[in-house]
Amino acid sequence: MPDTPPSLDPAQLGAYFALVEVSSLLRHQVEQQLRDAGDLSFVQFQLLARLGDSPTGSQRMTDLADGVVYSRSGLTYQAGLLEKAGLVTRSPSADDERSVTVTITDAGRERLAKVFPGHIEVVQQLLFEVLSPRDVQALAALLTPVRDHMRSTPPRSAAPRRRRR
Amino acid sequence: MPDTPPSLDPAQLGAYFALVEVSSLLRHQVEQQLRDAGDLSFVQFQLLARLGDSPTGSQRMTDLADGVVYSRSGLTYQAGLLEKAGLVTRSPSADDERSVTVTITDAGRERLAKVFPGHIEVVQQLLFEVLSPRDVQALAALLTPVRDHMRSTPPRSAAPRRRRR
DNA sequence: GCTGTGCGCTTCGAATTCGAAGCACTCTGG
DNA sequence: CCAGAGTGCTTCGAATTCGAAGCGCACAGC
Repeated sequence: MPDTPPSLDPAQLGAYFALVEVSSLLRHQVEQQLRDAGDLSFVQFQLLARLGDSPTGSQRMTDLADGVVYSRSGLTYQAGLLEKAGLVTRSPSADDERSVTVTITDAGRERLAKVFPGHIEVVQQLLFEVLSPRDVQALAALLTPVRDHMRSTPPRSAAPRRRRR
Repeated sequence: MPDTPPSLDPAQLGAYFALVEVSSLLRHQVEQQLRDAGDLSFVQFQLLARLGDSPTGSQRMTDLADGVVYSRSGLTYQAGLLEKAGLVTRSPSADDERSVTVTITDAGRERLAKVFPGHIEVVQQLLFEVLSPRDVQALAALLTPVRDHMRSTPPRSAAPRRRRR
């Protein structure tokens, strides 16, 4: 007899679709705002934000790529753009000669500061306008374990490298 | 005195970041599965799913674009691909000569049926593995109003057309 | 120390994406 | 009925995205 076809009940479907829709709509609006306010794409913003959050202001390429869920080649491209714009610096890592350390510059922090208020405002209006503080707590409490679960399974955004012949 | 700088408390920030991360990770995995199982991109899957859900199996281009939060030109491209693959049909609308009606074909429904179980499985494992039925209810209850709120503000995914000179 | 495997990043080519502009049709007001 | 404005879609060009392949360093094991 066949496996039970994996299936989602209506509530699950509803939650799933709502999640997809909400994140698409949110991302779309946020893209707009970042573009207008500071000529940044969402990925670029995420990269700067992560670097700005980091105690050292630096991260390895790979860790950035995994952090924002981006392909490595895509990250190379974006890092190049950010570097050309002077928002970021790339330098070979001290300990591992293969690896590249990306560091946010003062200009990068300024840009971040410039777009941040508007960014927050958009998120505030779209997402938190209709959520009470308790709702927010609940949402975070629901999504955080999910994120951890998703992060735990395949740590790398890239598939395990195919075995060489 | 200056406006209160719009700001998010830590709980809000946490919820926001978790949402972004969860949807990125989920989408990434789902893309993989759809590609492997049925050679569909996520957008294409969404389009077929929406058409399949529709009572008539048809939708206008614009409504599809808004539904999946996609640019109109992007939708034209994707509709072209789906049509070339025989999963979808495009025809001028009866009532409005400008508009194009997209209809899912039997092959489209088959493709949908082919990838769906695996799709569900991925979502199940990544998203619902760690959520109790009550959690799912709560998540849907939180996100649905948010979606409605986001949908209500700017109905169109495209910015209002710039005034013609 | 040497060799083979694996990792970190970049380069390359192909596919996708978007906004601006263009075309055709619809609708409103005079 | 006609002009003007708006809507629906496509075309066009430029920018982004990804995976596959390539390069060099790191780190076993012998």
